[in-house]
Amino acid sequence: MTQRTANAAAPTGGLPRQRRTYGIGELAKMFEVTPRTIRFYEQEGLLAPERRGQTRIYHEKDRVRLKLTLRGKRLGFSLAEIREVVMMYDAMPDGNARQLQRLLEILADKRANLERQLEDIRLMHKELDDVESRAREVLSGLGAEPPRH
Amino acid sequence: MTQRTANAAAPTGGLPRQRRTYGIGELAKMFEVTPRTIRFYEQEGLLAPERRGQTRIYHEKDRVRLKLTLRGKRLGFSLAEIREVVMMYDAMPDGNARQLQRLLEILADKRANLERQLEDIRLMHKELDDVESRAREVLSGLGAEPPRH
DNA sequence: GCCGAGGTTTACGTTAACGTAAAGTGCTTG
DNA sequence: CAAGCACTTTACGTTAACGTAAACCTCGGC
Repeated sequence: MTQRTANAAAPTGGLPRQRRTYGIGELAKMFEVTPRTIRFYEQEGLLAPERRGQTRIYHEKDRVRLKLTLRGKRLGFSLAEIREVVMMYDAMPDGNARQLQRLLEILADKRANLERQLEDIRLMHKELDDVESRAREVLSGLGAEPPRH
Repeated sequence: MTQRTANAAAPTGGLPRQRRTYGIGELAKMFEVTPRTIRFYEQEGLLAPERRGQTRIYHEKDRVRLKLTLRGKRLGFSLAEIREVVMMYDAMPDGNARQLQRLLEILADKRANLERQLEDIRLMHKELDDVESRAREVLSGLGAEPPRH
């Protein structure tokens, strides 16, 4: 009764596009994770999908959340860290100055982390180059000097 | 007999510098990890320090190994992955073609990983920018519109 | 009415990467 | 020589992030 029938007119103005919703399995396949993972993220406070009866219904917002979460994970952030940012982001509109300051600190922190990772990636890239060229050298050496019978 | 006693003349030419060794605690502080971590890495086959009696003696090579290992970790690689590369690197000189091919595959894999991470970092950076500017907006809003009484 | 597909809860299991505590070794310093 | 410090081994504990299994709904289709 709340907004089930609210398909009439969205006050956002334009396109009624993006009105899609997703089932958990659907979302799971789309991001190559298991439903278990998605439920776990919810349990950890990273997602809060609508409930239709007992079943979870995911909207665009949830999908974006999941995407950001997985990206954070790939960058080595813990779920706790990710949650911290995400939750503060949601609490922003009515956030007090202290909270916002804290948020800015966290962001600076993450940023520093990213910087170091960039440097690490550059260095690692060079390492891989070195190893690869050495490997190719040895390989060509093998070509010239075939295995002993 | 292979190269154990080869302290006489290094064919590399120059400086006999860098002949330092390190204790485990020393190394630990220098990389801000605990001795336990270093022993663990050894147990996992990532390090193989010399032994003076019962005590571990680390040389430059070990120090570099540790540095690379920690860098890999910061980039989210598992110890198993790191070991795989490191061990193959060591086994290279007498490696057969199949092994070397496999090494190249792994390297390509890691490289792809790094590429994705680079993209992730760029995107995450943008996200952080957005969140930060939104936060600053709200903050300035708080200044103009002081808390009710 | 039954069945299979997908969804749900509950709860115990697992893996990686260490932490931590106990008990012993070895050197050197007052 | 006793004390202290750094190191050692052994072994159990811990945390994060899920995996896996069991047992239950529920809905569209035949």
